[in-house]
Amino acid sequence: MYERKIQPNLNCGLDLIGEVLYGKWKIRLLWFINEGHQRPSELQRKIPDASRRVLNIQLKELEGHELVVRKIYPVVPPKVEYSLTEFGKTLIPVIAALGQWGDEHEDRLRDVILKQVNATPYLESHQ
Amino acid sequence: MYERKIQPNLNCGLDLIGEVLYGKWKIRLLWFINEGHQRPSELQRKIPDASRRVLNIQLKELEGHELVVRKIYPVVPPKVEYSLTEFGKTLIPVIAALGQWGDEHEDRLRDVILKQVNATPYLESHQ
DNA sequence: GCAATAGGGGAATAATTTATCCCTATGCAA
DNA sequence: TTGCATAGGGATAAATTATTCCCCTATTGC
Repeated sequence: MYERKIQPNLNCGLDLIGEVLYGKWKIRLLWFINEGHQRPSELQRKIPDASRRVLNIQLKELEGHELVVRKIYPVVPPKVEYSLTEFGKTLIPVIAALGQWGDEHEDRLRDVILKQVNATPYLESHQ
Repeated sequence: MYERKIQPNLNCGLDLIGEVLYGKWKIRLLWFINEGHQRPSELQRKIPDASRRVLNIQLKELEGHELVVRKIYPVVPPKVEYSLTEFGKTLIPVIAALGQWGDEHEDRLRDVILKQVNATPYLESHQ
C-alpha cells in the first residue's frame, strides 16, 4: 500500500467523513453493496469503468474503516460476499442525500461540468 | 489548467455531485463561505493547511460550476468577495448532513482512520 | 495435462491533484 | 525606499490515486 507522507486532517466531521469516503468508487461500492450486490464479480459488473484492482483496494479500505465486512466461503471456486456493517449502514442516508441532490440537479450539473471540461481546447491525437 | 485524459462518468447523481465536490478543500470552502467568510484572505485563515494557490484554483472551479460567485471591488488594495449562488445554497443541507455524520461518529472515525494510517510500519528518516 | 472459474496480489506506470516557489500590481506606513 | 497587505498567476515538483499487465490459489470437467 501507499505510505502517506502528509498527515490527514482530522479536525472536524467533514475531514473525518472525507477520509473514509474519498476514493473514486467508494461511494458507489457502498451503494451497490447496500442494494444487495455483494459479490466482487457482481460489483465489478455494476461498475465496469473501474478496474478489478481498484475495486479490491477500495473494498479493503472500506473494510479497514469498518464500513463493510468480508465473508469468505470456504468453497471452490472461492466465494466472497461483502455486506455493510451497522456502522456502514448509518452512511446510507447520507449517500442517499448526495445522490438525490445530484439527481435533482442532473441537467444543470451535466451542463456546468461539461462546460468546464470543454473549456480548454480539445487536444486529441497528440502523438 | 490540467487537460483531462479520462472522460468523467456522468451517469448518475452520485457521479455528478462527485464531479463538483471532489477537491480536497471544496466542501470546506463552500461551508465557510456560507458562514460568511467571503474574502480570500479570510478563507485562507480558516483553512491554514491549504496553500493560497490551491484555494484559488478550487474557488475558480466552484465558480465555474456555478456554486459560488466572485465579486470584485475596484479598490486598492484589491477586494474580492465570494458568495454562494442559489444553486450553491442548495448544497448546504447536503454538506451539513455529511458533517453531521462525521461529528456523530467522530471518535470511532478517528480510531479507524488512524488504525489504517498506522497499519503500515512507520518509515520516517528515509534518507 | 489443460482450461475455466472466482478471488486476489505485486510491480510498474499513467493520470490527477496538491504543494512550493517565485513574480506582478497598487497605495499606504515607517 | 523598503515593507506590508491584498489578490492572483506560471512553472515545476511532489504526493496521491488509478490503471495495466501478469501471476497465484485450488478444484472440477474434459
